[in-house]
Amino acid sequence: MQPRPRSIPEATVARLAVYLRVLTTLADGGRSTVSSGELASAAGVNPAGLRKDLSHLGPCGVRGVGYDVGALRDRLTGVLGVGSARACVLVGIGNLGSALADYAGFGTRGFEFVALFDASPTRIGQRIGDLEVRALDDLEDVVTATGASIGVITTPAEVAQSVCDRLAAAGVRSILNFAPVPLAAPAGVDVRKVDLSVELQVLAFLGQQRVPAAAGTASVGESA
Amino acid sequence: MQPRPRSIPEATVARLAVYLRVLTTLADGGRSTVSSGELASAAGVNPAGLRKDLSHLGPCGVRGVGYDVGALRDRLTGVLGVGSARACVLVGIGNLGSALADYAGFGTRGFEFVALFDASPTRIGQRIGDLEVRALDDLEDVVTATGASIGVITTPAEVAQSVCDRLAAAGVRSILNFAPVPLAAPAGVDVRKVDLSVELQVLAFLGQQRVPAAAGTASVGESA
DNA sequence: AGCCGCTTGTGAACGCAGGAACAAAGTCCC
DNA sequence: GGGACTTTGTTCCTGCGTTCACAAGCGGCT
Repeated sequence: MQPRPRSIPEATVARLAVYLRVLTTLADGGRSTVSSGELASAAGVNPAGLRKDLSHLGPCGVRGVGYDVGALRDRLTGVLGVGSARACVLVGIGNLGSALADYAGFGTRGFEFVALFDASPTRIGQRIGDLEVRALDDLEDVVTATGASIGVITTPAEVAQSVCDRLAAAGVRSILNFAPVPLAAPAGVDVRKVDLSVELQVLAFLGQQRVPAAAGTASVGESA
Repeated sequence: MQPRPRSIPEATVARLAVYLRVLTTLADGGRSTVSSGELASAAGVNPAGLRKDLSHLGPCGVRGVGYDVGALRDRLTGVLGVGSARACVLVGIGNLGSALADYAGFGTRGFEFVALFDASPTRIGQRIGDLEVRALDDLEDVVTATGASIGVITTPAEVAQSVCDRLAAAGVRSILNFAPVPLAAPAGVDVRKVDLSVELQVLAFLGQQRVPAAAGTASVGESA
């Protein structure tokens, strides 16, 4: 019962996570089976693409019927590695960091923040949820003690690389970076970047491109 | 001097936004010219890819010299449509919404929140930064009055679609969605999705895949 | 038991993004 | 003024992701 260690495309993995969320909702609603079409619709993707994504983990549906909601959910949980709660540390307790520390969407999906860090003395000692903000100096010790494998960086850009280095050296293998700088990490450490202002700027571009001439008329073409 | 309305790939637009940020930093530091190699390094991309991205907006560098920092910055500002501040509204003032409302990275990059909305009476009236949280009922009026063209949704998943519909009907043309549901919007309205828990789950998958057997050795191969 | 309809899983084509190598062009130096 | 070096802009190519379309398999009905 090996979980198919063959390479699964990263884009597919991202969608698998979405499928898992939809399946969880369906399971809570009492559904026992789903078709690829319905699941794809709920996830906002193409049915054929969904089937191809699922094919990466071997046959897991029944032809003529669909997918067993519970079984597929468990399968995805195992493949994604969120079966047991994963310990995360969060560095940089500003506005964004505080929000993430309190964000319910993480805890209910197999992720648990085990420590919060900040460099500012005024932040240290504050409680967020049921965690206390700790001094950055304790980072290595806490990471080692808790065995945290994921680090989230919400610090200012200037110190992000330094924090990244320390996290990697302490044994963290995955880093989610919200600071607007590209991070260099040693081999064996994955870094994913979320850049909020870039998202807005892409929207701004798409929005302005759509209106090359007129810029004041409120005529909005309607269509499904 | 039309700004090349020819289609620019979305992936390129996202990188242009990154280049713009780097250029702004360089300009503040007094630099007058940059080479593609240096700029690419700072942005974390391939030099050839950077030149290809820039080629979408016509020749804007000088061979043998590089790019003029100020000129390229202004060019990108114009192309991305962030020259004049764009009015944004934010709906859903929970932890994440509050953080975004206060996030300095937006205001300094051509985006300005002009209104915050929430459905909860306990939130309405609160001040965040220099804005007051308003009732969701005022959404249409405020969007019309301010001419906001961008909406940010940080509500619970259940009401996200309804908020999306109302924003679109009120004239918002671009929506940034943090709620974990796919949104359907009328034609002419762009929707971009940011799913934080998906990002973490992708990291979890990559992390577990990398360690199929050993799980404790701190041997970290160094590289770049 | 046999047939039919439904759904999955897979194979192939299309389009796009990414990377490397090459030619054009401008500047600096002699 | 001429040559050589530097750096851009472009072209080609490879690989990946996405989509469409078909064959295989299973349940339900007669």
